[in-house]
Amino acid sequence: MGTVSKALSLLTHFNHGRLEIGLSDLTRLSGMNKATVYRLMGELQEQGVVEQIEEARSYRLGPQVLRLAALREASVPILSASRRVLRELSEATGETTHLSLLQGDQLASLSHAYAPQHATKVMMEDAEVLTFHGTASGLAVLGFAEPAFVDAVLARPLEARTPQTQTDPQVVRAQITEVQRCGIAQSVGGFEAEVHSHAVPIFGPDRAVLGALAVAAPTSRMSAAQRVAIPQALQAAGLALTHRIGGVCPPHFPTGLAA
Amino acid sequence: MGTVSKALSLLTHFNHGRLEIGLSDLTRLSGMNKATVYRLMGELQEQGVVEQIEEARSYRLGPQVLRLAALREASVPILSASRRVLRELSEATGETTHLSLLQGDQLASLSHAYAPQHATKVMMEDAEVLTFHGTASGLAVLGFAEPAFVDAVLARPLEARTPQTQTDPQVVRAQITEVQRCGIAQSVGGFEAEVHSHAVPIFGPDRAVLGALAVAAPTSRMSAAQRVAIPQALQAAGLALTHRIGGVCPPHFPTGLAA
DNA sequence: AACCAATGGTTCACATAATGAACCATCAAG
DNA sequence: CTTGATGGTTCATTATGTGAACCATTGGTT
Repeated sequence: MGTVSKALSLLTHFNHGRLEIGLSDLTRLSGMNKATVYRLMGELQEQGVVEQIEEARSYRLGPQVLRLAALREASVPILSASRRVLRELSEATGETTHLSLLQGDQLASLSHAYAPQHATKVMMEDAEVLTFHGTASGLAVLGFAEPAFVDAVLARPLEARTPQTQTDPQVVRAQITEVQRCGIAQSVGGFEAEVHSHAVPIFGPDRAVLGALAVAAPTSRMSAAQRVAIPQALQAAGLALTHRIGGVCPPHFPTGLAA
Repeated sequence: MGTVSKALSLLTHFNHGRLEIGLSDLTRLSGMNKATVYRLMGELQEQGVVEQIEEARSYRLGPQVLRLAALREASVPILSASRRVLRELSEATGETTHLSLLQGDQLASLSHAYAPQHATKVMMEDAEVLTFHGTASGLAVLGFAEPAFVDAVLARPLEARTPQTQTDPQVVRAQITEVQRCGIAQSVGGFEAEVHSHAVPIFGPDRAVLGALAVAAPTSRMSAAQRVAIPQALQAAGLALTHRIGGVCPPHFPTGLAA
């Protein structure tokens, strides 16, 4: 692995539960040598990608990433395009909606909207990394990703986030086949207990899957009516978002008209 | 310079006018060897920091930066804190407002708001890199930055963006002194012709300057009334934003009450 | 068709730059 | 006044990055 990859892989250890990481922790998390981590973080800091907090001496992400993200949005305005779609979908379904995007071999939830209707709702945080096998979004992506990618994901050990999480690769493959048939994925309690999620894939201009659009509802609110209404609204919203970003569905993608 | 710094410095060549860069262009822009640029970009691509466009083979920023930016906002929610302040300041002044943040030795405009009142307004793009000597925001930052930083900035050649741009370091130093006295900076046509800008610095918890809050108006609309109203509203908004992000003004900062 | 000047991509001898075990300084707790 | 954390530093070893020169492809010119 090149030095640049090593340095950037250090950034993968930052997440919502670990916004600040000290040198020793980062050394342990990465498995690298302490001196190496120290120098790499020093270089990342010079470039403003991370910054060191005065008192604690721990590191957090730096201001430079904001500029890069703004330019990414200028290139591919998928987040801004998603906001309206998410808001309308939340209003239509009365539930929390979110958009997740593929980032290499990770799937991260990057934008969300809450419905005003209910006091209880599924809460979301942006930049949360989702599992492929335990979330509707992950399954929706796997259903339309390269077979080699699916194999790579299922070759890794499948973590059980809840007692309901499916960790048998065979079962997950069966779910993927079902997703390919319907064009929509479901997960009941696979990531968070008591959450029933639906998700549809989003495609880019090259017909490759970019991520997924999802509706997450408390299981208690999944009435028979919602079981019909949510997939319908979601499939329409997914097609709309794919369209708005100049994306094209693959030829065999079921648009839900036959569902 | 370390390899990591070299790789990350390639990213500085992306901006609003150059969202996609080919290998040869990037080689020229960076002054590095073509093979080096090729390998570095390959590594950045592996990590999702950049991605290569199929047809053109040129590079653009990748999806990974969105995740990093979301986490940065979770650590230091300066952009989300700024949005309300910007909107209210735009409404109060009737002009375009924007926030710029220091990113190492660069100042980038990262968030803005337009006023609904007028058909003509100063247009802004996020992630635009501002000059220190030719913008009110830049001068506001220099006025409260480390003296060594000011020296470094003024040691570089000062580019003239417009015929009105001040490029004499002596004159700029005089302007900085004035900024330190008043707590507010001005620039008339120093970056874009026909634009009169005011700016105030924003401070972090360690009393260091983080960036600047600015109001940009067409020179034609800078009436005597506005010349009083804009600085007043801007200084109040600047203090409010510094406060909202947990920042503290340095002890000698003029709050405008004596202006 | 032959030519030229671009482009992106690849090779390999060479030298620079990264590595990691061991080190020091500091701190807080026992 | 140990013990075990932490962040930070050193330096001999070697792995890694480098760049001149190369190839392949494309698109425009004569």
